[in-house]
Amino acid sequence: MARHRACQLLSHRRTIGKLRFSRFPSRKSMYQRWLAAFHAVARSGGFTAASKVLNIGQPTVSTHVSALEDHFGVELFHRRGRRVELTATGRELLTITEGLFGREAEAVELLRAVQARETGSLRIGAVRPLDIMEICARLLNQYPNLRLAVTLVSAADVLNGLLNFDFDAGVIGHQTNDPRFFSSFYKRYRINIIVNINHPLTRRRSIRIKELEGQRVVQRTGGAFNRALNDAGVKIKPVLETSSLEGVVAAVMQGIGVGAISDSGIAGIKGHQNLKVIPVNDLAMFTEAHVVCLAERRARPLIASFLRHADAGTRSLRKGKT
DNA sequence: ACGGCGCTTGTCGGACCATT
DNA sequence: AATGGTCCGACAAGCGCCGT
Repeated sequence: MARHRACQLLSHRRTIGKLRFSRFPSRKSMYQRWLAAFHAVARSGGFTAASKVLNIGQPTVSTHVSALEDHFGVELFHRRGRRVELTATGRELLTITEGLFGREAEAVELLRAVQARETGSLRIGAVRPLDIMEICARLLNQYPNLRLAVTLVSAADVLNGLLNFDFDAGVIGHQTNDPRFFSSFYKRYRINIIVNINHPLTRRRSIRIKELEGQRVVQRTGGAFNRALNDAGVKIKPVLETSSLEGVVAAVMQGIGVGAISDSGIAGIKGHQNLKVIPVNDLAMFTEAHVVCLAERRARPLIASFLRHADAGTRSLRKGKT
């Protein structure tokens, strides 16, 4: 015990020695603490007042300011009895620390605002607009000052965007088992056939899946329609592949081939006179919406809010069905 | 004389870092 | 990852100085 005390005393002496005479402080934070003490004393006009501002003991403030003065061999304050006055060097240093700690206060203010969702931005990648806009609407309803940027791309681009930190969150059409991502089911939509009104199938109210055998088909990259055709053993003629729903719709409008569209996408083509949507009556084909983000970023405040609002949508959907 | 303030001294405990 | 040594910031106590 006595030896321990002796060691600590020795350590302390070495500390004081280093503090006062070493060329550079051994820890980065030392300058910051010394400058913070100086700044508080300069702004509050006294060591005791500064200690209250900094929420530390007055001796500590005194030590820091002395350490700063001794370390650089300068005088920052004139001690006139109980009063302290800035020296010319002190006044010059204060103009710098005003900027330094002013920016720090600004930074803390920003972080507090983001924490409270009073500001902040979220970049979202999505495979189709409807789901994501639903979630965005709910999010903006609660946090009106958020800025959201939505980019419509393929599922692969959404996932790559998350990995590259180009997106904070996303909505894709399938669940991902990649452990780098967190994904959560959002909604399921039925898939229908979409044809140009000049196509022979346009007079039909519904069709059987086998009737697509040999048809020229416009496919969406990685789409659920492709997998459904494959599972049903229907051999089609793939003529064009595109990454977006808009691409499929435009191709079908040009009469390039038969396409597929989910219930959620139908609203978006209502104005197009030369398109016809036909349900498939013997096979239930579905596409799903899953919200995704990087697993390691799942707890980040804005991303967590996004996931929560997506989850709220899923819950209200379940409630509506029962 | 008293209260307020800053400084010094002695001590403690947490953080850091090298070693195992 | 755990451990032990070292470093460093912080505090309490006590002192002297100064203004009222």
